[in-house]
Amino acid sequence: MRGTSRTSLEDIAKIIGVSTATISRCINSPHKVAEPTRKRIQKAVEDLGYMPHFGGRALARNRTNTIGAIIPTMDNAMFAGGLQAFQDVLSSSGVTLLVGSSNYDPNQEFEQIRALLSQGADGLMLIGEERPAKTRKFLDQHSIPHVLAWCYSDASASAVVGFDNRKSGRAIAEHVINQGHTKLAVIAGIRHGNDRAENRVKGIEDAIEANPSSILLGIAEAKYSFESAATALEYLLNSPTRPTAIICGSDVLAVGALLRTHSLGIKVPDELSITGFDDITLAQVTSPRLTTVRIPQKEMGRQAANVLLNILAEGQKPGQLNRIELETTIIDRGTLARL
Amino acid sequence: MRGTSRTSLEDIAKIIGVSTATISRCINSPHKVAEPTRKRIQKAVEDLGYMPHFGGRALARNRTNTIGAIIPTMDNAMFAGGLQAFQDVLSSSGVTLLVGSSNYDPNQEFEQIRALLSQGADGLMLIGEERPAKTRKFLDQHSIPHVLAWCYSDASASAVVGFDNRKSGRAIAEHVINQGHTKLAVIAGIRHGNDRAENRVKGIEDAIEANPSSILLGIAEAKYSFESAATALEYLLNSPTRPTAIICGSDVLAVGALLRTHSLGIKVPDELSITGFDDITLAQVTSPRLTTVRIPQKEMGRQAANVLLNILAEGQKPGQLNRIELETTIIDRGTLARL
DNA sequence: ACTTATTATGTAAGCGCTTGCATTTAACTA
DNA sequence: TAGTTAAATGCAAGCGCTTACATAATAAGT
Repeated sequence: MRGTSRTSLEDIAKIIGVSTATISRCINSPHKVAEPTRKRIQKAVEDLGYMPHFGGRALARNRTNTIGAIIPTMDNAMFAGGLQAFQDVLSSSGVTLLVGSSNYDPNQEFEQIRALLSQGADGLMLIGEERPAKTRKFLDQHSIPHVLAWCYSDASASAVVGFDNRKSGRAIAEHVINQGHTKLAVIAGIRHGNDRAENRVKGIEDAIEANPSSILLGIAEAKYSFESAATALEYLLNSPTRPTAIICGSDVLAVGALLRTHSLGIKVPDELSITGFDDITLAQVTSPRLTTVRIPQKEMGRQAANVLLNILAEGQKPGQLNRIELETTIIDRGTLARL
Repeated sequence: MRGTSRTSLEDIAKIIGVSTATISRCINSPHKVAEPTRKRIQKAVEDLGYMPHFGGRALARNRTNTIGAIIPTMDNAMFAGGLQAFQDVLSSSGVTLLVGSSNYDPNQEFEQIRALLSQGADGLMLIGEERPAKTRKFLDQHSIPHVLAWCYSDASASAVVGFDNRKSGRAIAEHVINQGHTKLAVIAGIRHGNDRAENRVKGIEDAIEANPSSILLGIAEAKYSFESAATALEYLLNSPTRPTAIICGSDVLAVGALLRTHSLGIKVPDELSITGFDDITLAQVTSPRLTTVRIPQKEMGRQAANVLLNILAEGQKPGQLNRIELETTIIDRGTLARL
């Protein structure tokens, strides 16, 4: 029950005595309207604080200039930077961004997709590759323009802008091994339904396989919370042979583990090395500061936006621009010891 | 240029041989439709992956079941938690949330407000009280249902769910003073156009005025970045008499300052005390962990959602439920010394 | 069997906007 | 001055949906 009903084109039309068509044109392509009329219309629009009705417009144009993004969570900084960059590019193209979050739950993601599309999103940005057949079918059936971010694979049928989680997982593990560590353990995010978490671990395993001197003592899965990572750490520490380095699937996990080492009186990195993944703000703040893998958040956001805008503008040509791989870099700070 | 044009009610209607009205009813109030018809319709809807067109619906109903929130930034965790809670409540009422961010810029906020409303938002959640007359007039003129969060004042004409920044500023300052500090300094956020930052400082000043033994050696404003806070710290440290405690307007600022003390070789809290504000994740992670003011983020988000839903449901009664004050609490950790 | 509720469906008007086409008006040309 | 062209505006259809109202089908009451 909205108070005053909104002012419509028709209202303005009556007031200044022109047709709604003219006003519409004045708003959308001012040059098609004669100077004096334009002035009058613009004044009226300004005075009345007129806003075009989105629904009406969407109906008439059959597009909304809106695109949607669904991220797993807003709760930590993981996606914020990328999203911000995404948004910036979009809004400088006059496109509005709708954001939904899925709580890492494929069903919620599906619902959000429906919701956003139903809201009129012309296209979508999604995180990661893996999703249920149902979801994929849906995207396909409606041929929804979309781009995947935070992941990269040559296989993907969709446009994708991101980095290869497996490769990066391998890189950090090799880096650890190169520092002389042989007894490794992993704290991973929940892998089920999360290809990023999954692939990072695979990469780590790749590295270990390739370096026979090194051995993987254990993998513990943890939710993205300090507490849960801390528990995982203790679990790993209790294995018969103690690892010298713990590779974590995200900074949140690494920090959770690190915090627990403090209370356990374990010296990092002297007695135990810990690495993170993502390079969020948190990583710069701990003592010692966290050695981690930096992912090109901003860049991903920006490029993803461009790719999507492109697709929207030109239609779904299976062009080559729709697949962009970015690189991650290892940031050496203080939690990885050279043995 | 969307590939396949979307399926419409009419399409389904043709396929199963009923009128669009029936289908519409079947979707919106299933009980009004006879069992067998309903089944058939539901199947078709499912099979075709039909989604109602938002625009059409908005037009016909004159409401969208969508509400908008505009926060200053997505970039740090400041608002994420509250927003998440806000979203949770909304979606359990079948309302979609649209999020915009303003970069702490009143003009961008205004544009976002227009954008969200134009998108059909039935109501808004905004952060803080202070905004240009233009914006206030706009909200008023269109009688936009809205709720303000992250602030509280009895004076506000709008619905408001939050805490009194001034009171909280005073509380933390008094706490510092009670620990025996007399030489204080402040690192504040940019106060211009930001009543939260402004009021926190005012509160601190209140406390100092009320305790004549204490003295305010300086106030430095800083953007919400580590770097900028670090610079502010050095500036304050260079004053002729050195403060024993620095009260910061936010955790980001406090952490930025704290980090600089590390590189400066200043021992916190032995040589210098630092307090934060907000109690974001960051605060638990530094060494020593940050003494700060916890704000009831989740609670604010939840209540703000309820208030807004209420207003939307019942119209703008100037009832008393529209003004909720929550309390902040001081979290004592390791950066405040007892002198 | 015949009226009277009740329930299920269809009809059609409109929500506010855009846009192809028709019309008017103004500006030139010859 | 009549004839042609270009520019500015109006007309009206239609985008997909909801909903009051009308109608048809069914069940209930006498």
